[in-house]
Amino acid sequence: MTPPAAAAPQGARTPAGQARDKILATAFRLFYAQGLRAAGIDTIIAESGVAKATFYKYFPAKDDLILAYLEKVDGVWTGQLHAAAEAAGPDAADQLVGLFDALASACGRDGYRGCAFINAAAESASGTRIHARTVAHKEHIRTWIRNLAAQAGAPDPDQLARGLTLVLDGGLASGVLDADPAAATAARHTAAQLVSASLGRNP
Amino acid sequence: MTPPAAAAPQGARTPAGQARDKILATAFRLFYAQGLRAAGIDTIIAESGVAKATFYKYFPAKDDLILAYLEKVDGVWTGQLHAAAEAAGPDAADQLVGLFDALASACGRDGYRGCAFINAAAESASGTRIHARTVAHKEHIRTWIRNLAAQAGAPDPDQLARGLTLVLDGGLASGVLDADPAAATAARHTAAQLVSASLGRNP
DNA sequence: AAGTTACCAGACAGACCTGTCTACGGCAAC
DNA sequence: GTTGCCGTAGACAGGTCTGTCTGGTAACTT
Repeated sequence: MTPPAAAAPQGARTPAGQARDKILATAFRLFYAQGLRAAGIDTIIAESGVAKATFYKYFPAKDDLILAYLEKVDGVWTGQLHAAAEAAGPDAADQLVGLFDALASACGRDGYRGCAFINAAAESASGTRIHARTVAHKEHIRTWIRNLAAQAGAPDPDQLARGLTLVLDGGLASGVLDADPAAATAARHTAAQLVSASLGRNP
Repeated sequence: MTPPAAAAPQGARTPAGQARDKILATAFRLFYAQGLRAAGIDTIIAESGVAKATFYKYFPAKDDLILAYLEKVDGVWTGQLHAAAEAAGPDAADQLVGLFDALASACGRDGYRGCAFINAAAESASGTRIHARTVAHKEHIRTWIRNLAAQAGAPDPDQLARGLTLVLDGGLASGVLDADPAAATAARHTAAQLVSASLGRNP
């Protein structure tokens, strides 16, 4: 019955070093969709089409995989945020509002389930590496927004940045409940109000 | 060594019907501190000082306990929100800002770990009862805020309510990262800005 | 006094989860 | 060709989790 070769070779299949990428891609999908604890190692291994030993070679413990996942999410989300800001034009004030388009885009994507970092923090005890990585991520974002606010000439860039990150996090947090596009629209609108109020230009 | 009586009687100890309260109180503490999945039934039972059969009599499944926990959280948090709003005086506009004092209080409490509902939603798949309960909670809050906004004479109460809930959720979501009092202060300040801008009174 | 109710104590089953270990197949460099 | 390296396949151990079941005790009710 089973053909001895051709259909399913036994030995090495993935071109070396590529197994890690497959694992990480699967983990990205499953961790985000189901949560950190709900997605089991066995499932990730099975869906990656990878051997268990290979998995543990690249990621000695589940936490290592989670950290790699968060690193990847950081890169993706930060990139989308920067792209949305730059798409709004050269003016820093416009960029502060335009970055909220990334929220709307994310909200519209299939399988959207809010902020991976907030979700991760909800599942991890404070003091763990996972928790610390999340805090670092949020600080990076806020620092970036504060710089933009300073460029825009806000009298209190820190205050404006705090307000905007609050709105952004609120939009992301509500995303875990329902991917309501109205929330993203409202977030952009609210951000515009805050920027205007802060810069003294009343619309 | 062990005294046969007095210190640790064998049979019924809790005055009937009170076991449920003890279980729920323990669950409240553990679920919030550790998360829904991290807190195991066995631990909750052990820390409640209750028999396993008693537990399963009141809560046939873990989900039932989680739902009861969320119900309790809803009552507590809604109460704190209302109290903070009313403490701000009779004016609806003042109440819209004053309710954010509940956030500051929560933030200052020991063991604060953000919004129990957002954390719960992060751990539960969409479509589950837990997820639905969370969505319902957030809708209740927003409806209440919208009514306040309407009372305050906002031209677009829905928009203002969305903006304020965004800020509130942002403050709560960031609470799972670090209980930074500055976030709560900033949330109140931002809320005041939004209310002022919405009501046309520019400060 | 007898029965019912509400509780405690803990063994047990079955599933799942993480991480280790053995055994084997192809590929490239030496 | 032989020697490592990188990969597959899957058994296995040890732990934890949820949920069930048996047996026994105190108090309240009738």
